[in-house]
Amino acid sequence: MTEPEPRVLPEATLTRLTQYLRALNAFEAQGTERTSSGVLAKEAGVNPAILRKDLSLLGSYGTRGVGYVVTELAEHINRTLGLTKDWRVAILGAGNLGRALSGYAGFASRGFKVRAILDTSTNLIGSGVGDLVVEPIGTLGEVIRREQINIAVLAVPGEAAQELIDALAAHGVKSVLSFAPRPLRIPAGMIVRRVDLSTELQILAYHAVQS
Amino acid sequence: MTEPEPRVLPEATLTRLTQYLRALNAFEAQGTERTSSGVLAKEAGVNPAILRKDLSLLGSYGTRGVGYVVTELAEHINRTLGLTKDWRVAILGAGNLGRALSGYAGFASRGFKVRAILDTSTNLIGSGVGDLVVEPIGTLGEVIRREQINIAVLAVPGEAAQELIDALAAHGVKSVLSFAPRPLRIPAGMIVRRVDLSTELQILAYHAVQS
DNA sequence: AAGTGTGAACTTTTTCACAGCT
DNA sequence: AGCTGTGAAAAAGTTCACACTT
Repeated sequence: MTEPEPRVLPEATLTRLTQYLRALNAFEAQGTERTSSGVLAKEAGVNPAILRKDLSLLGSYGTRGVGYVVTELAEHINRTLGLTKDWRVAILGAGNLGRALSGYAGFASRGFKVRAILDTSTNLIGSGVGDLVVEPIGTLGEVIRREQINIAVLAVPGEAAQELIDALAAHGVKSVLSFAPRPLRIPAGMIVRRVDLSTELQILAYHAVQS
Repeated sequence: MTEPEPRVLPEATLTRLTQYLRALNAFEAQGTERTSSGVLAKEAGVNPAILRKDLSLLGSYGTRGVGYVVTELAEHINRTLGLTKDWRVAILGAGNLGRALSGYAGFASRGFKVRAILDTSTNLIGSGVGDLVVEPIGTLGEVIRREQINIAVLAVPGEAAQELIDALAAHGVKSVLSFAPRPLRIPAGMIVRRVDLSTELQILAYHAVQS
C-alpha cells in the first residue's frame, strides 16, 4: 500500500471516477454508509472489475471482505480529481450557449464558480447574465487577474476560438473547455477539452442508420 | 477492394471521421481538389497512419501514389455516417440550455433540423424559440408523429431524464443526445450519447492540478 | 517518386480469475 | 464467507514499415 500512484491517470479512468463520485454522493445523500464494487459499479453503469482497477490506481481504500466506506472513498476521489481546490471560471462568449452555461447548475456545484462572462459584441457588453455583467473581451487579461480565473469556457464561434486560446495562454490560464466546433492548436502546457455537438449528432446519425 | 467493411465502426474512428469531414469541407470551400493522408491528418490533428487505417475500414477510396479526391472522400464519409438522410430533431427542455441548443448553428448544418422544442413549464409553453413554439411535454407522442422526429436532445434536469428516455423509446425515437448529468438506463435498441459538462470540468480540474 | 493500404508489432485498456485480508 | 486488490490473459486501438499501385 506504499502507493504505486502513476504520474497521470488514464483519461477513461478519470471519466469513470467522476461517475463513481456522483454515485457516491447519491449514496451519501440517502444515508448509505458502505458500499461494494458490485453495487457502486452497477450504479455508475460499469463493470466491477474495472472499478476496482481504477480505484487501485489511486491506492487502496477498501477493506477486503467488506467494501468501501462511502464518505472516505468520495473524499479520496475528490482529492485525486483536485476538487478540493477552488475553481474560478470565466465564460468567453455571451451568446445563447455562453449564457446557458453560466447558469448551468452543474457548474455551480463542486467548487466551480463562474466569476466572469465576456463578449465582443457591444450589444451584449454591459448586459446582465445572472448576477454577472458581460465585460468586453478586450479586458480579458484584467478580468483574469481580478477574478483569479483558472478555468475558461470557450463558447464563441469557431473563427474566434484560436486567438482566444492563445490569449488565455498568454495570461496564464491553462485549462479550457471549448465548445468551438473545430480542432485547435494547443499552446504548450495548456489543457483543452472539447465538446463538439455536431460530432455527437453525426455519431448518433451513424448508429441510427445502422439499426 | 471487395470490402472488408465491418458491421460497425469503432467509436474512436467515428469521432475522427467527423473531423476528416470537417477538414474536407474546408478544403472544398477553398477549392482544393485533392489531398493526401499527410495533409488531411495534419488538418484534422491526427497521425496519418490512423487516418489511412480509418479510411481503409470504409473501403479504399484513394489512389496509391496520388492521394484522395476531396469531394469523393467527403461524399463517401457522408454516406457512411448517414448524413445523406434527413434528421429531424426534437429538443426536450426549453430552459437556457435547450433554447441555446435549438439555435446552435452546428445543428442546422448537415441535415439536422430542429423541428420541435418541448417543456413541462406552463411559463414556457407557448413562448417562441427561434421560429418554433414551445409545446407541452405531454404532447410528445403527437409531436414525434407530426414532425417525424428521429433524434431527440435531452436538455432537462437529471430527475426528468429517465422517464423521458422511456417515453421516447415508447414512441419509437431510437437516438438521443443527453445533457442530463446522470447515467441512464437505456432501453433496448436505443442509442444514447451523453454530454456531461460537470464531468468535463472535473477532468480539467485534475489536469490543472497535475501541472 | 509518391502516397495508399495493410499485415505485423506495439501499446493501452478491459476483463478474468484468484490469492489474500478481514 | 465475502469482497478487495492485482497479476495475467484477452481485447481493442494505434503506430510502424513496407509492398504495391499509379
